[in-house]
Amino acid sequence: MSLFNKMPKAQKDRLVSHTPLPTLQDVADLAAVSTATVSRCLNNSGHVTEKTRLKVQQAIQTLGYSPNFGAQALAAKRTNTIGAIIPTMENAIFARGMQAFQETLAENGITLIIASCSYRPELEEEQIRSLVARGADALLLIGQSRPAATYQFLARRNIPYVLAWAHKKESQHCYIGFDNQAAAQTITRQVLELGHRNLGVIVGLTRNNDRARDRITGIEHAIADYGAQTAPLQVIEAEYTFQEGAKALDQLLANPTPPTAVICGNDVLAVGAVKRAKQLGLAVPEDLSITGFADIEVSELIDPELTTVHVPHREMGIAAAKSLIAMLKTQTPVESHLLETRIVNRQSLGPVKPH
Amino acid sequence: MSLFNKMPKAQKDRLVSHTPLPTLQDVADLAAVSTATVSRCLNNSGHVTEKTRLKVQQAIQTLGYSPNFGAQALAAKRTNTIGAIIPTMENAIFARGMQAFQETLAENGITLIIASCSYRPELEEEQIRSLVARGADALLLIGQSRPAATYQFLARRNIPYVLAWAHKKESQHCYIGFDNQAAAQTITRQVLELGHRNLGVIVGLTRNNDRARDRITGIEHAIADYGAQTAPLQVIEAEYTFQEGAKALDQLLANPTPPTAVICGNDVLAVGAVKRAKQLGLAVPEDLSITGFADIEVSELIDPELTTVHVPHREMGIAAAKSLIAMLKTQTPVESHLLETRIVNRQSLGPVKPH
DNA sequence: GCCCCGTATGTAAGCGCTTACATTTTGGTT
DNA sequence: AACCAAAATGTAAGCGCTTACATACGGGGC
Repeated sequence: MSLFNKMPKAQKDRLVSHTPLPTLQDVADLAAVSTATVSRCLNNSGHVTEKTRLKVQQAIQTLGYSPNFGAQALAAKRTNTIGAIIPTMENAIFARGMQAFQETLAENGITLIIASCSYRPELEEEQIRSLVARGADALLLIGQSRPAATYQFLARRNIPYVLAWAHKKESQHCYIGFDNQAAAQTITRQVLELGHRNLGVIVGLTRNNDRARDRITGIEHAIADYGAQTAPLQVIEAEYTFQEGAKALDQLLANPTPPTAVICGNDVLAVGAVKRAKQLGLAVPEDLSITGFADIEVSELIDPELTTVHVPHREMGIAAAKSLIAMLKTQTPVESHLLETRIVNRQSLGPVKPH
Repeated sequence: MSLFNKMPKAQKDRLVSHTPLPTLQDVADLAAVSTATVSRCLNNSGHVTEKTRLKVQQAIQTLGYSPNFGAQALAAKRTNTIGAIIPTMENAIFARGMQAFQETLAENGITLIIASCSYRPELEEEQIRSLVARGADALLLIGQSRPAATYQFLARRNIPYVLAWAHKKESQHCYIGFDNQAAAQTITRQVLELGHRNLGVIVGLTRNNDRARDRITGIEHAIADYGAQTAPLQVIEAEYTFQEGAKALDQLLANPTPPTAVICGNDVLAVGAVKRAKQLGLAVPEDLSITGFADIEVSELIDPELTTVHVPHREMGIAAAKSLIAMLKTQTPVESHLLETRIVNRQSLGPVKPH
C-alpha cells in the first residue's frame, strides 16, 4: 500500500483531480435516458432511434465521457484486447508483422498487448498466463512447440489463439504462416542447382525454436532429394546477431574442406556472414555463396545484397488479426492460412566456382 | 452482436467451457477464510499470518484460480498497466529501449501496452485517449511537441507520464532522455575539427519530430560556434529508410560544391548514404565522411562501420520504467533524467581530403 | 377506434474484486 | 487471570458497466 493511500482524505483531494470522471449514469442523466440506452449507443447494439442516439452523443461530448475499462470488462466479460507473445521485439523479423497486426486490430477497435519471452519457453508459459489474466480475449503465439498443458489451459479458458510464423497441415491448431521447411527446401534446391555440393548451414538456436528446426529439415530434404553426391552437411547454430553470424562463418571455414555455399536460417545471420566473408577477403558470391531467410530490410543494405526467402510479414500480421477477430466473433475455430514465400534473387548467391 | 449471443443458452453451453472459472469467493470458501483475506494475500498488502497465507496459496493452487482483471481494475481503480506510444515498432531506435522498458515493467508486475502512431500527431492524440480509456495507469510518450490540450487531458485524468528520447531543462514535464541538440553539436564539432568546411545534413522528417529538429539546431550551433568559415549548410529531410538515405545523398552530391562530410540524423539514413556513396565509387571516409546518430545494430554491419552517437537505449527504457513506477507509487512528479550520449568512433568519419 | 405486434426504452440484477470499518484473536503486561 | 493494544480477520458496500427481462410506445389491419 502506498503512502498516498494512507493519507487523510482531505490531503488526497488536494493532490488529485477534484471532480470525479463522468460515468455512464451522468451521461444518461444529462441525455434524459436510461443507462441501458446509453450503453446500447456506445456499443451500437441496435434498437436505438436516431434521435436518442444524437441526444446521447451530445451528452457524451459535453461531459467528455469515456467508458471505464474495468467496469466494461467486468460486465461484458470481454476486454477487446488481444495478446501476442513474441520472442523479442528487437528482432526485425517480428517487428513488421506485429506492426501490421496491431494496425489491423486497431481498425477493429481492439488493443494489442505485446509480451516477449526471449525464446524461453518457461517465460512464454508465464506470459501466456499473465496475458490471459490481464483479460486478453485471444492470443497470437509464435510457432507451435509448447507443452500440451498450455493448450489445455487456453482451451479451458476458452481463449482463441493462432500460431503464427509457422504452418502445419492437418493440425488441430490454427496456423497463420508459411511453410518453413518447404521454403528452406526450395532455396536449397536452387543452391544445389547452381552446382554447389558442399553446403554449410548457419541457423538460429533450435533449442526452443521449431521454425529453425523446420528450416534445417527442409535443407536436409532438399539435399537428400537432389540425388547428387554432396559433402556432409555442416550445421552451426548461432544466436540472433550479426556478430554470431560472423563467428559461425569462421567455424564453417575452419573446416579443411569449407563449404562453397552457406545457407542461413535468417537474414541477420546471413548478413553477418557476408560481412565476415568480405573481411576475410572472400568475394561473395564468386568465392562463397550465402543465402538468407526472411527478407528483412538489412538484406538490401549489405553489399552484395542478399538472396533470400521473402516472407510476407505484413500479410501475415493482417491475416492473423483477421482470423483472431473472426474466432472471437463466431466463437468457432477458423481455418489455417498458408502464406506463400518466394525467393528473392539478389546478389549473394551464384554458381559454384569451377576449380 | 454476434451470432453466438443470439443462440439459445443450451446451445451456447455445448460450445463453451461448462465449468465457470473459480472466483475469489471460491478460493475463500475452500481456504475457509473471507474474501478480504484472500484479496490481501493476492496483493500482499500485509496483515496476513503465514499460516493463513499458506492455506490460501493452497486453495488458489488447487482451484487454478486467477484473478479477474476487469473486476480488479474496477474495484482497485488501477490496472497495473502502462501504455507507450511510439512512432513505429519497425524502427530499431525504439525497439531496444522498449524491450528494456517492458522487461523492467514486467519485473514490477506491470503490463505494457504499446501503440504506434506512425509519426502522425493526430493519431498519437487518438492513441493517448485510447490507452487511457483502456485503463493505462501511466504513459510513456516520445518527444515533447504536442498540443497543450493533450497534457491537460492527462492532468485532468491524473495520469502520470514521461517524455522519453528527448530532454529539456527546466520543463514542467518529466523527461527521460538525452540532449539531442548537444549530441548533434558534439559530433558536428568533431567533424569540423577534422577540417571539414562544407557539410551536408540528412535528417528524418522534422514535421512532427522535435528530436530531428533539435539535432539540426545542434549542428547549426556547432558550425556557428566553431568560428571557421564554412559553406552554407545543406539540409535534406528524408523518411526513415535506407533507400531514402541513399536518395538524399544523391541530392546532396548533385550540388556543384558537394559536401565533404555528411551528418545524418539517424543511423538508418547514414547507412543508406554510406551504401550509396560506395556505389558511386566514393571511398568512405577518404572521399566522403558520413556520421550517424543512435548507434543501432546496423551501424556495425556496414562497411566501413559507422561513426555515430551512441544512445543508451536500454538504460533509457529502464529509467523510464522506474520513473513511471515511482510516480505511480508516490503520486508525485519525478525529476527528469538526463542520459549521456557519447561518440563512437568507428570508420566512417575521417579528416578532410587535402586538394 | 381497437387490438396486436414489433420496436424502443427502462429496470435492476449482477459481474468479481477491493477496502473502510467492525470485530475477533493474539500475546505481552500486570 | 485479567487487561489491553496491536495484529489478524471478517463484513459488506460499492466500483461502473452490460444485459435479460419488463414495460411503454406507435402504427397498420380490421
